[in-house]
Amino acid sequence: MDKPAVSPWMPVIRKLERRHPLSPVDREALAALPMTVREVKAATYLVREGDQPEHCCILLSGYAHRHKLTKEGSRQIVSIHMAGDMIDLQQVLLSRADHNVQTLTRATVGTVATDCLKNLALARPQIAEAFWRDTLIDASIFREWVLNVGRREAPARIAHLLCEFGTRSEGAGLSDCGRFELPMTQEQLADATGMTPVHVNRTLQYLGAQGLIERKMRSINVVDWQNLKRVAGFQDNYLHEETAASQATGRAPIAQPATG
Amino acid sequence: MDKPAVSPWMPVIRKLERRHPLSPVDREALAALPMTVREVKAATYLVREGDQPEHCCILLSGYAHRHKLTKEGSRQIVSIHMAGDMIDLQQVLLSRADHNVQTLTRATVGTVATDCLKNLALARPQIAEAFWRDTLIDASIFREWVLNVGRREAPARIAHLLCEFGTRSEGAGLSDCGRFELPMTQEQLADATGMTPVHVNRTLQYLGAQGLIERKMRSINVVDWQNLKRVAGFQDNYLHEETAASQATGRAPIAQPATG
DNA sequence: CGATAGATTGATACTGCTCAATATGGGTGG
DNA sequence: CCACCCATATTGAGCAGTATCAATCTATCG
Repeated sequence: MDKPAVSPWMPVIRKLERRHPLSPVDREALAALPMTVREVKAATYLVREGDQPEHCCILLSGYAHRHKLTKEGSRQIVSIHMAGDMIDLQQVLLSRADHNVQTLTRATVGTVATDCLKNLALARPQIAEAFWRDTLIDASIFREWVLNVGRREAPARIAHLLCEFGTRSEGAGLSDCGRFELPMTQEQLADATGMTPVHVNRTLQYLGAQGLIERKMRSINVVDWQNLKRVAGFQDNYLHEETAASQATGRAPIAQPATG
Repeated sequence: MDKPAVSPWMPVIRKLERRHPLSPVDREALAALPMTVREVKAATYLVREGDQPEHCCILLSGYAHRHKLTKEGSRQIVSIHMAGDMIDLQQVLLSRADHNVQTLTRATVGTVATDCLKNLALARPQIAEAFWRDTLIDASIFREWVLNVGRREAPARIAHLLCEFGTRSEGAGLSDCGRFELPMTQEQLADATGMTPVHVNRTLQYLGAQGLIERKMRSINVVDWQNLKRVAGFQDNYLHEETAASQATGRAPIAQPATG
């Protein structure tokens, strides 16, 4: 029983519990799963399209992005991940990866056998529920991205990305009083917003000129959250951060026996 | 025990089982859930953003689309649904809807209390797994839509939408030997592809001129699947229709006891 | 102090948008 | 059965937002 003082599972458990509390038993069952931890460089592939991995990656520190490629080779980043994200939960039930995941920064990555996760989910309904909820929220974020890329103009797209990243960093306890560093090059921003790098550059300058953000080197600082959100048309409901909180405050999504 | 000869749950069960077989017990447990069935007109809202519904809609016949709106009022359709789709599975765990669902055609809609579904999932791991898998595949489709809208040009976007719809219709047993009617106006196509209706019109004409599709009235006929797929850059892996089949043929996503 | 990835700038081209008019077709009431 | 109506589809002309291409500049690192 060589259990380390601080389980590497902590960021994951914290994230799952932000949405819905786990029982101590479930928490321990999760933390007891064997996990291999390793450090990887920036730009390391964690998943490749077509893979049939028997292990599931978990991001313990650092950042990563998930992307797909067209046949012509254009890249579209479809999500950004940070500490605590179970990048690969879908490998538990879908055998073949339909996308790539690559680190944005140096990162600490945990690896768990998909079997272990699946068996745990089968054995513990609350864990299964937590995993399912996690997937549902990911799906909600993808929907918002479809909207972002499909129906917003360049400044709003970039602004929205910044708002989402900022909000999620905050939620994950990774931001320093609203201040955060976006670990993405302009080319990556372009791939995340369906733009070109050149246009990203000009759009960032525009947002700067509007007094919404400040940039020095490769770090972006949000100066005026209020107006950045306005420009982005950002509403955080789709992140579903409220779920746990609303239950705690009795905001009553409590179901009634309303069936016939 | 007044069980109807053909349960309204059939299309749902068929869809879930396309991905992974259910045990007879699970099948019956699902079919035993109380469901209210009703007919609705085209353009009926089944879910509205901000709703906290205690019931979950299931599409038993007809078509529907899921969409989001920007603050300025632009619409982005993020998915299309057909018979057998559990439109609202996310309401089981996420209290507040972050999008709208509206019928495209007249439709038959089943309604089930979210509680019933949740309790069933808690009680029956295989059902929970089936629901989770359904959500994972939906998420995969959303990712593909981000790519479609973000990184493909107009003809490819439309072509891709047609390919996806055709493939899914086929899978759901709704298409008549490759022939199908797409129940969408050009305006709706525009909202699904991040384009304008005018440009959709021109793009459809272009695809027609290329000999890929034929149109009469409001129905589209794919003439040349091969080349339509090529233009679309369509690869069906993201639909994960293979999962059940690959397991049946022993394509071995069978996990080994590879943990330490 | 080069080497190199990334950022920035300018000039130009083009895809797709806007606006506005016209056509079509299917349904409806008289 | 016809005239009308409405939503939808189609067309044209001009414009706008982004893309493309090609330099140049700037950090950062060995």
